[in-house]
Amino acid sequence: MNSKQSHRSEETKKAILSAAGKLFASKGYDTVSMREIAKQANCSHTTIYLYFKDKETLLHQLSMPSLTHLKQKMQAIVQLDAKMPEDKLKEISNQFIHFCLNNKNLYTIFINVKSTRIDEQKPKLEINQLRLEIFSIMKNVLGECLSLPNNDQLLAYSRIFFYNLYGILSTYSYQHEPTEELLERLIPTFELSLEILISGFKSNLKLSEEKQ
Amino acid sequence: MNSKQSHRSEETKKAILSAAGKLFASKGYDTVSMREIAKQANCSHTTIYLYFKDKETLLHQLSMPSLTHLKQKMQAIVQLDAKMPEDKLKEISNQFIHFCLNNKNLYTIFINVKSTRIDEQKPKLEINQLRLEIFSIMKNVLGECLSLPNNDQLLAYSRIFFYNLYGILSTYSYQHEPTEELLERLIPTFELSLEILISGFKSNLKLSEEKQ
Amino acid sequence: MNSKQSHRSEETKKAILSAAGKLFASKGYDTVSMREIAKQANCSHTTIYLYFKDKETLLHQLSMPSLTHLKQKMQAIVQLDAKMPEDKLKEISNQFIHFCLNNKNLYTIFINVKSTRIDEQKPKLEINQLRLEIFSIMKNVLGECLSLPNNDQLLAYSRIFFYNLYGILSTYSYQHEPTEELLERLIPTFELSLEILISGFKSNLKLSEEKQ
Amino acid sequence: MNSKQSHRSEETKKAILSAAGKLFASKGYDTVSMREIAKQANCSHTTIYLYFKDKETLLHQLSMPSLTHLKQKMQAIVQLDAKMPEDKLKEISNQFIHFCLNNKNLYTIFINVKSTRIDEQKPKLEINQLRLEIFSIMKNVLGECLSLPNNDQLLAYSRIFFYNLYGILSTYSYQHEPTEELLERLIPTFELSLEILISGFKSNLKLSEEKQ
DNA sequence: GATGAATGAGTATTCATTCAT
DNA sequence: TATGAATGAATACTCATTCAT
Repeated sequence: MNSKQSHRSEETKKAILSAAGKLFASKGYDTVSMREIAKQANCSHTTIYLYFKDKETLLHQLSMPSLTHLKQKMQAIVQLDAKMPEDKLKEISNQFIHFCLNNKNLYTIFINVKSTRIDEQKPKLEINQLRLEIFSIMKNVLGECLSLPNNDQLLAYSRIFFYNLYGILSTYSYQHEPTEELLERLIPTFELSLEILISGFKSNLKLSEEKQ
Repeated sequence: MNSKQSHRSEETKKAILSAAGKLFASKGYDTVSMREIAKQANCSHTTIYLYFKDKETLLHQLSMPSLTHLKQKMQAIVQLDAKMPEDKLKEISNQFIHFCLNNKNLYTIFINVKSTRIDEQKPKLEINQLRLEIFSIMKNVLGECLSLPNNDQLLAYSRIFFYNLYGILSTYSYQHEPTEELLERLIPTFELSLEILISGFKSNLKLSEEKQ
Repeated sequence: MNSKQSHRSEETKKAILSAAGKLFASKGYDTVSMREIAKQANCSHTTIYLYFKDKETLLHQLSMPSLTHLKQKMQAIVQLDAKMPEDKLKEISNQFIHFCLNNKNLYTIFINVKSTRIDEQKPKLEINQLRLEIFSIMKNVLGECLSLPNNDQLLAYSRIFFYNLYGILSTYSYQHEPTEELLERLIPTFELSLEILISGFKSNLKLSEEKQ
Repeated sequence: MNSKQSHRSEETKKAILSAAGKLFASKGYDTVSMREIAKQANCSHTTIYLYFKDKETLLHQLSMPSLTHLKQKMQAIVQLDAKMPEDKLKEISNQFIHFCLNNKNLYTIFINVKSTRIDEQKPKLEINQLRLEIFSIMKNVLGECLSLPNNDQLLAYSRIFFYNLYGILSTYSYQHEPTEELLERLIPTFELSLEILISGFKSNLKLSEEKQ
């Protein structure tokens, strides 16, 4: 008796999340309207408010699980002792790129720290927390690669590392090409960029050691 | 007489472009309304439609001259024989970053190739042309730096070079911090990233030469 | 068994009434939503419709008992033989003011005879009945004060007496000040107004007697 | 050429004001929607925003002229030297009642001091100013009637005087009876109430003088 | 060449209410 | 008896655009 209803409810919620996910991803958070989402989810736009307090809340409920998932994947890779640091770095970066291209909407959230209003910023904080953690994971692996402790230099290097990733993403995430094809096309350049950065870091490191 | 009228008309058009330019730059394309532009340009909002079919068209017509200006500046730098290639690269990159942060709206156009509807894609093509030229300038200077001819390897390197720039831009262009402050904060990391990339390119180059 | 069920049902109904009463009183009829009432009453919002056709009906069913209570209180005061008529009048007026400020919503109902749609005006009639009874009680006490029989002159006087009360209420019932504070501030003026009215009535009475 | 357009514009503005006036008066500010007003005014709801920044602004632009008019009428009456103070008081009170019953919407504004948000309270302040001036006019005339200087006692008396007026208004302003009929019915009671209040004030004044 | 008037489509959100269970 | 799911209508307000002049 109850189960039928609650099943339906869950279906609706999923439909909404999936619709919102697709739309946000393809058109961007701001451009998508609640009515549009509702139409795509085959329900009334008021129904959305039954499940999500807000457009923003909807976006965040949409983001958190997949970001968490990404983080876990990354951590798993990091913990594989058999792997070389550079391979780990390559792989987690790959995961990151994959993820972002598959979740174009989230990627924007992920990068935009912007406009954090003071009041009721709880959900934003959670996301921010995740961002920092993911950033931290990559920074640590980069540290391993370069045998660098967690200092300012490592911080500067990982920022540059991230710029590279973001640059790739922001260049390609608006393309309408199917993600998998896109990735295939991207990967060689992307791997090359990793190698170049790492050797760049290494020479810069040597240089700065010599100076001291 | 005709000339007087057409002169006035030119003036109005310029006023609109200038107003739109300022507003788009400071507040972003989406946030600015046609009425706002009209007010700033000291004309009626309907007048805008006399000169520009669309808000979008206005944006595109607006982008062209300023991108052209940027291109010219870059070319001028390139032609200074006195300068070392690496310094040229640093300076034109600096120009580019400056320009993009000062024209946040254009930056998005510049990067987004997106959503090309079939009809009336002419202006988009023009912009694309400029993009390619600017990209080409940087590629050439990078070629000079690395003593590389215009081959696939240089292409790959310059893509990576661009990713770095885009990454910086996409990370910071949504921040509401005043541009000048932002730049001051950014420049050290930015210059560091250039050095790292260049030495990265160089080692990678050596490596690939050794392989052959 | 039936009794157990109907008992529970009674309880729910009471809970709803009590919740609605509190909320209407503190926030006003329009501002309170059915869901809010349901939450406060610990039931689903649909349950409310089991007992009350309408939000409006709920309000009316809610008004009756508390108005009845007010009436009973007033009657009790009237029947205290020890008290002087003027003191009785003062006290019942006080009760009335208290009640109305504490039930801002009911106060509006109480005063508004308005918009009587033809269908289903029964509850409104009941309220009207009560209004008249309360009005009648005050009129009678006023009659005692002035030693006037129940004639047209007394009717006119009591209308004026009521205007004074309504005037106070309509002036202050929209203020957001906490009721008790408000009352404290109001009472001196209110008591003064009673004295003035009564002596006004008395002189007017003398005057009209002289004329005859 | 211009005149035809500007004529049309003025017509539209008038239509909106008139529609809003009627609707606010009959149903109350909160209950009336912008779309409703637009329909009544035979224009699109967006057109309203061409002429009035806000629903609130619309209300205020609607109120100011008629309140100002009321004030002027009152002042004119006050300045008639031939009239006895009591007659002046009677007449300006009459004007006030007339006005309020004819502008049921404004009357509510006039009485409700409520919810003055800090930001952009300019229009409210103007109204408040007028309220105080009108109140002040009546207070002064009352002072003349009672030969009282402008002291606390006069203040208390005029408050009571106002309660009486408000009481009448709040009792009858929701009735759907046509205003003129209503007034005819009301006037005798209203005049009686004035007489009673004045003689009440006088005896109370004597009483308080004796005490000293 | 230029503009004021006007509008339809759109925004997020809230609410009282109904329906199926 | 009771309830979760669902919805249509409504809210104030904004915007790019068009039409008549």
